[in-house]
Amino acid sequence: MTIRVRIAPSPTGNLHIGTARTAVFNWLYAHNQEGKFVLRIEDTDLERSRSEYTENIKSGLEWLGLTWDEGPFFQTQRLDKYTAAIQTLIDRGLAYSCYCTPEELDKMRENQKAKGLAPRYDNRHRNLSSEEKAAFEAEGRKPVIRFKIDDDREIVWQDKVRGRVSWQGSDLGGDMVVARAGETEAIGQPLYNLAVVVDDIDMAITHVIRGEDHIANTAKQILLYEALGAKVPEFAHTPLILNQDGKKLSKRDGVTSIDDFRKMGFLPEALANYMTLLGWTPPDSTEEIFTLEEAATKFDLGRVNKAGAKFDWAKLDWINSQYLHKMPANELVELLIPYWQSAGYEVNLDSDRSWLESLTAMVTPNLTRLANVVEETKLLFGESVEYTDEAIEFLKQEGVDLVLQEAITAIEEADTLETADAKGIIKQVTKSQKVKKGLVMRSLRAGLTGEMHGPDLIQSWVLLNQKQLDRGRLSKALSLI
RNA sequence: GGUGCUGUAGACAAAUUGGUAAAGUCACCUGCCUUUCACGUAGGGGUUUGCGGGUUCGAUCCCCGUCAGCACUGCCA
Repeated sequence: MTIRVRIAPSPTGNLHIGTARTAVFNWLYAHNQEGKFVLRIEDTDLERSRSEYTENIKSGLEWLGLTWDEGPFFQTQRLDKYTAAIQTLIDRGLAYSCYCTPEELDKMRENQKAKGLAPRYDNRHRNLSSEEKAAFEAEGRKPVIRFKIDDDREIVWQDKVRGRVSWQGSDLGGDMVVARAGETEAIGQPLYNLAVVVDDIDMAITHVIRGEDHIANTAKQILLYEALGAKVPEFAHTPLILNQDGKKLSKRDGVTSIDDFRKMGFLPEALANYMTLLGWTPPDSTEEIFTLEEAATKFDLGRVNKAGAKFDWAKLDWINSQYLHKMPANELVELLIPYWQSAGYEVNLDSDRSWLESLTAMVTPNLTRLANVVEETKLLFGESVEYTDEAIEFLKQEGVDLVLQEAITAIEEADTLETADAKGIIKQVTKSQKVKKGLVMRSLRAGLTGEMHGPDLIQSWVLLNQKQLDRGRLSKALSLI
């Protein structure tokens, strides 16, 4: 039998890191089992669903490399199927009309809480007589459809991650609503648990892999599978992603959408790599850098952790830096150009390309996120330099002025400045001024960049020279002394 | 309030019929490399396995209790 899994996001927001991680696990399992990965958009909440979120979810999954084999399917295009399933439940006597108003239900729960009882629906309309129903109808009340949940029933399943899980029917909150009240139609909009089950049956999903916040839903859904006479799939509940405080990562934590991560300069391969590690450990592995394909060959739901996975920015940064550092400059430069542009640096895409590529090669080891490039290269752009106190102090040391003076003269005499030329000048100045090479290097660094630390000095100088910025900067430094 | 789950170094975590506690990765510290920072590389420190009992020759693992954290408890998904 072909393994079939799915990711079923609701388009009520941008693609969230938690959804994406669930997608990762589903994708890995599908690829490990040579199965199919299905994308289904759960848009039955008409109030909150937006088509732009659907687009964001699709593009986010694609960006991460989480390609789906089938879909996207939309629940709003399948409403007939849900209505038919609900009708089946009614016909079988497993579901019924409930005329309670939201206000009545609120009051009921308040009373229960006041008495120290667990809030739940008390199944009060389960056995309404036809006269009672007619009376509610006459009042103009529109019923929801509730699915009967036997309080005495124990629901048990073998979870692929958590082992045996059991749930008592009485802890499921009473008979569950499967359809909203309809305006004119007898059966209104279907609700999540019903739609999910109908779809998973219809799409022949064999393994439902989702977050552990769905565990109670799984118990309810198993009852629906049985009521609809369908085979119950396997379930695997993955741990939640936690923030630094150990709470479920939510929008309040700031950066949580895949879009945000992309804008901050994380590479899709790195982010996907990190997400595989959120709750899963590769077997006998000492290597944590790998592609989704590599991870898929080793992926096993049995090695998924039960404890929540705390989100670790430092580790994500490290993984991202590993990918960045391995990337060839001619590819990386293309990713960096938008960051320079949005920072307002003057970048001529025709004439500057090779200069930018050299610049990229120089600062690559310093990059953790793409966006860092703005800060890391700011000293190489523009006429003006801001000198740090440390640099000014250094420049005022005895002999520095003469070093800079001679360097300026040397630049003026040279047509172009290659790496070898720069080295030659440094050697020449060192000799004629009778100082240590380190003093010359640091003098040039302070004079050219205004700082005492930074990327390779000779390369920096060559790049500045190509932009004809070196002489002016050194002269300015001299004027400060 | 109820139900469920989880608890191993700062973080992610390994230890899969109970067998010397802690592999590995990140972070941290140190040496090397470098004009410097970073990268790289070679080392290093860090644990009463939440706590208390029990079973056992032996417990991170099984049992009981306890504490803490989290999730769920909708005419949301």
